[in-house]
Amino acid sequence: MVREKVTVERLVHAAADLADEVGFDQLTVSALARRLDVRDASLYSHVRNVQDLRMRLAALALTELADRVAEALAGRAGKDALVAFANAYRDYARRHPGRYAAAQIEIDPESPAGSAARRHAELTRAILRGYALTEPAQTDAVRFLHSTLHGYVSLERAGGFRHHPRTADDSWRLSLDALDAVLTTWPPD
Amino acid sequence: MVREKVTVERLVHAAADLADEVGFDQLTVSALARRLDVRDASLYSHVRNVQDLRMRLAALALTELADRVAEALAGRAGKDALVAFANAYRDYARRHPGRYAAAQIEIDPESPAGSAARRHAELTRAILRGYALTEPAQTDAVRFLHSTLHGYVSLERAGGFRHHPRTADDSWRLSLDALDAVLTTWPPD
DNA sequence: CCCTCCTACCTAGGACCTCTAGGCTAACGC
DNA sequence: GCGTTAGCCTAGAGGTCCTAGGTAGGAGGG
Repeated sequence: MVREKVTVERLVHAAADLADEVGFDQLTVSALARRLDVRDASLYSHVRNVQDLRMRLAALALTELADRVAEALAGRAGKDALVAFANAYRDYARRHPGRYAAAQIEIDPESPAGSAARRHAELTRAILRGYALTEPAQTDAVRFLHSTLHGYVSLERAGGFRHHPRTADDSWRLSLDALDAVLTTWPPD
Repeated sequence: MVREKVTVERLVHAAADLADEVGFDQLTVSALARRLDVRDASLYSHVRNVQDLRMRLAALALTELADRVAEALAGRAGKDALVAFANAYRDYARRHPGRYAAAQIEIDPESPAGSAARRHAELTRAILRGYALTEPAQTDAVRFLHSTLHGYVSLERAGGFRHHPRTADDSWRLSLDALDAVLTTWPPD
């Protein structure tokens, strides 16, 4: 009976699932080793250390997120594209909280995770093609958009919208309307 | 020569300073004990466990943040109040990254930290008095505002705006203009 | 077919962290 | 003086990160 061998790919996917279950900051080498049924020391021949593991997880998450966003954006433009992008983004964050948290860590642009991050950033910029913006207004608008989306899903995840009758879904729809309106008239007076 | 005795207040303030220096998630009981020149076990007569320490730090941070915001808001209204509020918020997050991170953890509404959180939430709502909103539009607007501010300072802190010539300060000013514009015409069509 | 190398795993162990149990001492109220 | 309390201590169990050094089994070359 041969146990399935550990490869870096299997290891990082297992880490991603574990992070989604217990939280990104609860992701430990020991817990991952337990799940893979090996000793913790054995994992250090696949990853250099915990930081390396987290970085690889970040690369995985950024790649997956960019894939979903690209799919959501296909064939759409204008507000339609904005809403599809935002929903894909929020959906990923809700379904995969551990992966989403991993995607937020500081990234070395030179690393593989850096190129996944750049791809994601370019997709975000693609949305703004429907709003006809030139630099530096485009950069400002991307930052505003990214801030609002990231802030919303972070606060929602942290439970900030729970102690109130108004549902998070309803406020989300209004927020997307607001984003469309503000991008349409960008730059603001 | 008697060493200054540890009280819960001194302990939590030292924890806050330590968290600002090394990061909220690097805040450990051991490191705090070293800084206070006592054994780590001694601190467990002041706080129940690490979670308790973090919660007390969150309460401190929320109280401080609410104080600064209240001061910034005094005597201002409309866009003036919005800008003062946002700048106080961002300034606190930049000066006190550890405390700011502490303020984001999930809070039990029944705890002391919960009342500090409520006070902060009420101050945020106070800004919207200048924009004449009624429920549920007011809740949607508060969530939108909070999302954008929190998202911006989080991404800025994580280094997301560093690899680009456009400064984070310039985009920030534009973002505040955009927030004012969107709140002025809330609810968005 | 045998030898060598490499890969994926192992044990052992040091350093650090969390937290409990149990005990000492000094100050304070009666 | 005496008990209580507050604040500190040591000892130690158990978890985590990581290094050092070693073993089994498969791949490839002679």
